[in-house]
Amino acid sequence: MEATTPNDTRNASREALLQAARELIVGRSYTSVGIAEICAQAGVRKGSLYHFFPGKEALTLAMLETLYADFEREVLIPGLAGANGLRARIDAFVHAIHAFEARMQTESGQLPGCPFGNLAVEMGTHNPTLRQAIRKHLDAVTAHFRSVLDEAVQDGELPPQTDTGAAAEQWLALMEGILVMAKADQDPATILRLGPALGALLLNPTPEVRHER
Amino acid sequence: MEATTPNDTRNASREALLQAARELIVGRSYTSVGIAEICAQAGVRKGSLYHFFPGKEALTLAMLETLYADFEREVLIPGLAGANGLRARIDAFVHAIHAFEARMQTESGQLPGCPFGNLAVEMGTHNPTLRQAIRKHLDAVTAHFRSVLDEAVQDGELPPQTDTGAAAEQWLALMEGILVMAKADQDPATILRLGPALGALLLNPTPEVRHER
DNA sequence: CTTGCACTTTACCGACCGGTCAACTAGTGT
DNA sequence: ACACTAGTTGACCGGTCGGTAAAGTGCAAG
Repeated sequence: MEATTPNDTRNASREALLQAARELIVGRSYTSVGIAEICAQAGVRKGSLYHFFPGKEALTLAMLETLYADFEREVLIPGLAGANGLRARIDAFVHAIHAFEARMQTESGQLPGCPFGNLAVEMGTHNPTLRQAIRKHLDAVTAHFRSVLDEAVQDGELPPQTDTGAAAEQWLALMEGILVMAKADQDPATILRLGPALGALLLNPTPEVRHER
Repeated sequence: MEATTPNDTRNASREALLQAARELIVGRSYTSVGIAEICAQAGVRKGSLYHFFPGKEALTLAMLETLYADFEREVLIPGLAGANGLRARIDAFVHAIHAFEARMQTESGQLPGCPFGNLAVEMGTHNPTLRQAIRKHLDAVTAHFRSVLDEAVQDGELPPQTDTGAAAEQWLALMEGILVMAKADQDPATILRLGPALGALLLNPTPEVRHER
């Protein structure tokens, strides 16, 4: 078991760099965090960073992969599959996000908002590589939302003709907007105050779907 | 008429700086645009900038004031007061935003999203001054939304017990989220695809408002 | 003519940016 | 004992960042 184990004590520097990059970039932003700061927090010299990653962008891309994997495992799957009924699942999801943002604020003093949405806003106009990676992760989140909505259709909670793909996209859009507002407020209460809008948006018959193609 | 006129040919440099800062910061982001670039685009030397403004932050604050004033005059007031009926007004607003984003993309090659939301995301965690200024402008937008919703209540389009303040905040949140998604896609069609969600959110009875305090 | 002031110009500052490089260390397989 | 290699280290690079200082320009009032 030496070539099969993915992470030995080797790569300890690599893991530390990914962890430091996550904490700093999620807590602030891509451009406001420098290579030097990431290395300092990781306890690794700058040259080692460039041994494991071609540069800052590649480090960020790898960090986003681990970030999404953890988010899927710790929030998306337990939060969306746990409760019974669509409304309860939406509420559980909102509270999970609220708990994350509130914890980040007490730990680092800042309410970060959505790490993916933040990066999409910050780099979307001038870094196509990062933008497309973020777009991929957002699509993955949308797919989780859609499976929850499909289940609600099967259980009769939503009408059979519901366009669950479109509704899942709207779910993500509203969630991103809620997190933008919460970040502008720097107040996690904004998430709870705006959270019920998700139920209003997703649990209503959406009378106009004649957008047939 | 020499002290009363607000802008003579004096202050031409000041106006040029505000205009350049708007084009560059709205088109990209705050941190990615430097003082030197703003001065170059304005045709003004760096020292002159520091004659009119204490620094980059103050220049940005003044730019945001003029940006909001123009947005209110050119989009908010004509777009929201023009059409008859809530649904038509929402649609007109969505199409006005879509037209703006599409024009920006053809002119500068980039779809910028919401300038205020972008800045809130980029600087919200580490520049309280900018954050509070943005928060003020977002509140002003919300107030416009609310007056439209109040009018809809008076016209019987919405039930009398509607919490128009909360609904206006949800309107803004969803609009911001739609623009985040459009920026991640770099495609103005996303605005039109997600736009109908605004109608679904605002034109439904919103059964649970028992969030009394 | 001279003084004062708003504005401009240019040179310059220290700090920091992402990234490079060559030398070095330690562990492994032969 | 040896060579090879993954990993580490610290010095260094040119460029850019926001901001400063001081000299200079032109115009208007006294």
